[in-house]
This record gives sequence, structure tokens and C-alpha cells, in this order.
Amino acid sequence: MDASTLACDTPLVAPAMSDAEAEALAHALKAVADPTRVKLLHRLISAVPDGVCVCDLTAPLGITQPSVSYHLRILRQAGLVERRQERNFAYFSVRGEALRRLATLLDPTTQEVRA
Amino acid sequence: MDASTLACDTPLVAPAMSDAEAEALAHALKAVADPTRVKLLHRLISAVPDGVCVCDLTAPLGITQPSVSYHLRILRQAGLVERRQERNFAYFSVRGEALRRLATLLDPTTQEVRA
DNA sequence: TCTCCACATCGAAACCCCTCTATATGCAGA
DNA sequence: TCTGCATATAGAGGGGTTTCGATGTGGAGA
Repeated sequence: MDASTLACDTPLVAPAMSDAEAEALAHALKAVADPTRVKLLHRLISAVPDGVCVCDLTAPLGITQPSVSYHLRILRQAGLVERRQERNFAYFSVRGEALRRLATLLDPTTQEVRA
Repeated sequence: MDASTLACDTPLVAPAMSDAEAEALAHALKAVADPTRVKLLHRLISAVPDGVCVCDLTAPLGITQPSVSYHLRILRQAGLVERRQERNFAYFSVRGEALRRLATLLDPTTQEVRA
């Protein structure tokens, strides 16, 4: 912990990232860094834009309905998916802009391909 | 768990992602999904390309040297950074291509900006 | 060879995450 | 209002992560 005793001379050119920035980015990445949530996102990405209801996500993922709800909540709190209620069904869909923002934060040398 | 009792009719158009694919992507993302490792990567990205030695990463991150080594090992096992030994110093640098690949996997509508 | 320095690894403690079952909530039809 | 269905939440159990101090390893100078 005592930096004054260290004798390295590698130049540090750029300003450091703030704790808040680092934690925000890590928190967003954690939302995606789970096999089940990767599969969930993939399904939502490659589905109709209206969204997919929870009951159609439970069986193919091989986990219980409460677990699916848990993961969808994580993704929603991270702003990556959005929820639409219709009758007593809940339809989830991807927020593409959020995913894109995360990708460019991860590597700033990438950016969106124009249609 | 009993899908036959469900009465939803949302069409599932695309093929599912395999367990192996999902776990590989989640594993790579987990390597970045930590505030300390985000800061480490940021420092390595915005440093001289020759790399930064461990002793110059310990103090500014406010954690002990073993913890820095631990996080660098995680990043190295994920293929995101590489290590170069010189005398008794270890210099770490970013593997930009790996970060880029991860970013485009996260969102396929992004791609590298040409120089 | 002896010692010092930079870094890696070990083992333990504290904490967080993901899963399940059980239960609650809320909508809608009978 | 009563019942049934879709989804959310609560609580517990098991396992993985991150941190630390202590120790190991390997290069380089005295």
C-alpha cells in the first residue's frame, strides 16, 4: 500500500477513471455477464419487436418461472430491456440503443453501422 | 416447469443460442464486469502501448498487489490483456482485437471504425 | 552465495449471486 | 365474489468472487 517505496517509472499519461464511472460500467456489464441473461437477450433480439411474454421464455431456458422473472428484472434495472403489460401477460423487448451504448463503452473504436 | 399447460402464443422465430455459446460470451463479459478490472483496462488502454508494470497499478487503484495480480490474471485468462516480462518487471497491455470482438458480440450492429 | 525486489500464489474470511419452493399480486371471466 | 392464470416477490440454500496477509519464486546486484 506504500507507493513511495516503489521504484517503477512507467509513465501514466491519461487521467484515471472515476470510481463512479467504473462502477456504473461494471454494473451494466454484470447485467449481461450471465449465461441465462445472454440467452434471454439473444431470444429477445431475434424475436418480433413487440416483445416476448414470460411464459414463452420459461420452458426453452430450462429454468423456473421465478428465475426468469429474476433475470428479466436484472436486465430491466440495467435499462437493457423494457416491459409492456397486456391483459395479464408481460411482454419484454430489447432496448437496442442501450446495448449499443454498452458496446461502444466497452470499446470506443467501434460504433454503430448505419442502415 | 410444465410447458404444456402454458397457453401463450408469442411466435419464436429464431433458433436458440447454444449453452456453450452463451457460457463463453458470459464468461468473457464477466472478466470485464468488475469495477477494479474496468479501471485496470481503462488504464491499460490509455497508456503507452509497451504496457504498464504492476507496481504502477497497485497504488492508484487503492488495492494490494496480490489483488492487482488476481485481477490481471482474470483479464489474461479471458484473453483481454497480455503479459511481457522484462528483468523482474511484468508489463501488461491490452489486446485491442479481443475487446473489439467482445463489443461486436455484445451488439452486432456495431463494428470497428477504420482509421 | 546472500539479499533484495517485483510479482505470483495460497488459504481464509466476508460478501454477493443464482437457483429453488412457497406465497403474494393483479387481471379477467364465470 | 370466486376461481384460475400469468407474473412478481420472499426466503433459504449452495456456490462462486473478491479481498486480505502470508508465503513462494525467480531475476539481479553485492
